[in-house]
Amino acid sequence: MLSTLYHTIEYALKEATGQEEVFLVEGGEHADLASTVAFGLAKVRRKNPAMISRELAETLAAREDFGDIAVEALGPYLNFHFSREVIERALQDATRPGYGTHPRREERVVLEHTSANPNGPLHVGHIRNTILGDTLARCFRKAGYPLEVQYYVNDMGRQIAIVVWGFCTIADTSLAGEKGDHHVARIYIAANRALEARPECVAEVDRLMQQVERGDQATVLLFRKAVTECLEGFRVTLQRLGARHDRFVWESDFIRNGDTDRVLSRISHMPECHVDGRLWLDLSESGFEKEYVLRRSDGTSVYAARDLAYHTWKGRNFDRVIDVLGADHKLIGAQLIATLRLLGEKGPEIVHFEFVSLPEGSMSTRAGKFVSADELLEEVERRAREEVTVRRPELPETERLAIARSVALAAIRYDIARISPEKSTVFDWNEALDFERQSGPYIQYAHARASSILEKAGEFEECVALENEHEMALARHIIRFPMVIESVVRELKPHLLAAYARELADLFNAFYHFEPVLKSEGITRRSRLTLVKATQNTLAEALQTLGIDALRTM
RNA sequence: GUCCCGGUAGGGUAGUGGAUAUCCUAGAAGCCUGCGGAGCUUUUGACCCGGGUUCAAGUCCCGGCCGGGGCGCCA
Repeated sequence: MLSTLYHTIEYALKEATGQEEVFLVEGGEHADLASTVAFGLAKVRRKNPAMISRELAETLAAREDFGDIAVEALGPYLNFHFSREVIERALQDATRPGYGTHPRREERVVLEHTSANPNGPLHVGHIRNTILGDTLARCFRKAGYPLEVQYYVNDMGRQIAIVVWGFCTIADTSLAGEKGDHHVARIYIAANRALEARPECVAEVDRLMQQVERGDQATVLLFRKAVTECLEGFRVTLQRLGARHDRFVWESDFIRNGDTDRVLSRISHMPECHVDGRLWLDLSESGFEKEYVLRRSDGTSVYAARDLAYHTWKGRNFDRVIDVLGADHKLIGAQLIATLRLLGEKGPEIVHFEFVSLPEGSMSTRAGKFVSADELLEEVERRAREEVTVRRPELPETERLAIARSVALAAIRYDIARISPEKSTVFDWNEALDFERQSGPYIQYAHARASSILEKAGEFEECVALENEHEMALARHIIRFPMVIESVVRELKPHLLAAYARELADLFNAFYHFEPVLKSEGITRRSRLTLVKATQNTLAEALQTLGIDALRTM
């Protein structure tokens, strides 16, 4: 509804100014939307921008499609205000379940996220990938796109070969109750130490890689067993994080089905291709200095080659291909896109996120230097249990545990989703365990408060009659929700939704503080209850899209 | 060395070239026998440095400085 108004204004401005692009900005406290076109026109027309703005305002106000839009020239700025009727109508939409869900679209989207190597548990760096990816996925679904979420399983890299070598050579004392991914990490760390001590064994690892690429049955089984064990652990962690993948795509499939050979064969005919034992591309024309090696001199393929096959497949089966990858993949991602372009295949849009490090330095699975996601979940849940027990001692234990789990997940997911991906961060236990600030639980709390009011109110007849600034500010924010979802999928920025939800909770808390609902009367009471219902529903939809439980009580 | 990201109050963080730079935290002062105080109000405090483009720069360009990452026949 708002986007209709947005487009109406945009179109009218283009017509009135003759400009190709006019851009609308958030009006802040001045207006619902605003435009600064007058500044630019001032130069071209050699006229005072305030005068231009005044003339434009007159022209626009006369338009028939501006029935619900008031135009005002304030100095050089053009301010647009939506009519009360529009806001009140939009607010009624907001009280209905599913608010913010866009109509079904045709464009098929594939989103790859997490895709961590199965050589140890997911750690606090990986889950930045998971949470960004899963939040984006939820936004795409909310925005009406048919979406498939994939996990790309690197099941044949050198790191997995090292794990397999470790399983074959190191005495393994399995620990009771140990998750598969943690078990694999122990072996991987030990194997790396052993290889450092005896570098001559590296040849054995190379041989494993050659055998698995040839499809040697016994070796393939060993790889699969190790990878599966690790993956089983991942599944548990991912589920606890509330993240779901529709499909696990195994890298080795692209060897077995011949796709890797096919793509390498196509590449071998390209002028940029060089074969001198190994096979590599000279991408200097596309701005890359480094050789892009795709096949080793022993004939085995490199990760990049299989990735080309994988992305060719994705590009042909989906309209929009999105990858969430760590900053360490920036170069290889750019090379991948450049190569796919040369091949005439569709390339992915890549969301790169910067690294999460520990106070003592960067994480390393090989060195065993990491904080696992399981550890984090465990600790945060423990803290949340304490907190819930203090606040709600009267609740039965099972209920307290369920609330604590939701609160813990809210804290973790929100803390990651709120930070824009290009910011590198340092993991801090004190921060992770602190819910006493505007955070996931803070937003859940606003929702619980709203739910509580509605429960006490019982049945009421909805109506909207906004009376004061607190109500208006809250209403204006509520009706922006569908456009926020739109922005997230357009710009691939999940933190916009995180910020939106927090602002909504802020505005609700201010409204809650100043405007009594249950103690008001008549039409004021009904209108405020309707506003509470719209808030509660919008918070619930926003939280759900962030992968956070909208608790009715906590 | 080179390429890519960051650099915004003491700490963290948001900011499409446009109106008084967002929010948390920390510090100070308040609110409450009101619908759930995981709350609210007031206040202290910031755009790394130097040039440039522009009517207008936190935002764009160039050069520094600091932090993170890449530059492997690893993934």
